[in-house]
Amino acid sequence: MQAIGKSPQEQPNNDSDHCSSGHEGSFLDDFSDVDSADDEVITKTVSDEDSKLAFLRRMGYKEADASIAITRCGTEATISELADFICAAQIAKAEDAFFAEDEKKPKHLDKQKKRSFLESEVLEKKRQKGLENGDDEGVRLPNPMVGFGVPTEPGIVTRRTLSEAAIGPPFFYYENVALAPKGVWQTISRFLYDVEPEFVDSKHFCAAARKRGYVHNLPIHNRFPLLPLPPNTIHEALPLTRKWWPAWDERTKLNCLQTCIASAKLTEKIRKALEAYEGEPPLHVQKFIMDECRKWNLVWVGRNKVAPLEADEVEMLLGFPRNHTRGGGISRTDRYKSLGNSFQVDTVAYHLSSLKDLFPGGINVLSLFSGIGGAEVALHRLGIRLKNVVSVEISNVNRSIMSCWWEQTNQTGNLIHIEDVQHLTADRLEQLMNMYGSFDLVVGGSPCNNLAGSNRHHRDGLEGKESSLFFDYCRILDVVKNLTSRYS
DNA sequence: ATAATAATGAAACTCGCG
DNA sequence: CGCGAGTTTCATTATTAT
Repeated sequence: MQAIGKSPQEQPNNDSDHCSSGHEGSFLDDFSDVDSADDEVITKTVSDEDSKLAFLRRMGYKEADASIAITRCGTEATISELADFICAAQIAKAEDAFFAEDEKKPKHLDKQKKRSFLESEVLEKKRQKGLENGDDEGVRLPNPMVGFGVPTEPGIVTRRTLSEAAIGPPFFYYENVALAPKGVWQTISRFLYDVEPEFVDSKHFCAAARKRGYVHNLPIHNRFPLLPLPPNTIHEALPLTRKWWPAWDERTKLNCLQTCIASAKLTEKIRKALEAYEGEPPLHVQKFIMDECRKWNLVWVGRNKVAPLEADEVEMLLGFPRNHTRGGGISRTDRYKSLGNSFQVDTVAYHLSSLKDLFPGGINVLSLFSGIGGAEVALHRLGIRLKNVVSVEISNVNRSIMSCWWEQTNQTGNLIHIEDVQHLTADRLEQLMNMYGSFDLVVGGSPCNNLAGSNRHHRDGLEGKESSLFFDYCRILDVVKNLTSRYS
């Protein structure tokens, strides 16, 4: 409860108004010497500034505090930097109050002191940001990316100490892309009780890569994989491609399965390029083709013929049952999209497997950003009974996919749909918990739209339009945690 | 209207070398 | 250690087809 406890909602209470009114002038005065004062930059970032302001407001900060932070840190500052600044300002405020009562300093000296304190805070942040390949505090990706262990290498780490605030109930499991912009995982970790993320590449579970970070408070000893083990190489997963696979294509694993597939134009271009030669093409042609094959996950389906994966194949590689996303009115395009946004079931199941012994009678699940139900499928395949599942998912085709699966697997529990996480208020949560009992697991991966490397247009980090829903995950988890501790 | 198609780089990582 | 080359990435938007 550290991170959240320190956070917005409860924080500004103590000393918010003398923060805003009293010293506003001095903050504004200081602005002149902050960084660049380019006219262009300022006009260009006005809307950006507005959105950040709105965002900080949504996080629960007072408008005045948020406004000061933006003015002081500059419009280039990230949300997390701004949040840090507000915290620092409040600490400084408290210290000021302390000193003011303790010793009787002249007022201007007080100001001076605070200014330098805040200055150093800002400089510290800038310094951390400036350090490219970070050092001490930076979250580093493990190499190989196997987290606390994978089935082939179990028990890399068997013990870890969680902060008091992180320990359940409920258990929680949060997921997002590992290769997010810098600073994102620090923020995610800080908001989730400072739990160290477990970074895992699903290529250690199946035939396709999927680099993801998982923040959870689950036990990490005695995990076990789903059986049967899924195909581990491209050849095992797609045996028909072997016949056409050229020796100079040395791939054994596919790259990350995404939401879009290659164009027909590209596969035709590759075919034409190959048909110009008998036998092996020259190296520069091989290079071109391999680059495209890796970029678009193309596989060999005939002589000189490559093709993108079929949706069925993506489904299988991600560990979903056959036809899980097929039919029911979903378009082919949307099917790729839903699959591309989903969990790799075997990976997630391995992490969740430690729950099986703990809940022999089944569990209640709060599933946020459920998508096509990767978490539910994983739990089901682990043989963990789903008693009550409250599933929050904005897309109606995804909700319908989940409903169909629920029916087809003859679930004995209840499935409750909610459309929007933003409508899942504390009152509604209390109501649900009174009706169905407390939640044993809060699971979900919030939108990666604004974090993912493939996004050319709006890769603007956690404060992005969709990715900021991460903070709703935090909010909801916090409410569930508080309600749970109250009733047990 | 809805669905399919195609065009659109950059940030941040890894690795090897001097 | 720093540097540069090489590699990977849960996508958005505009346009065309159905």
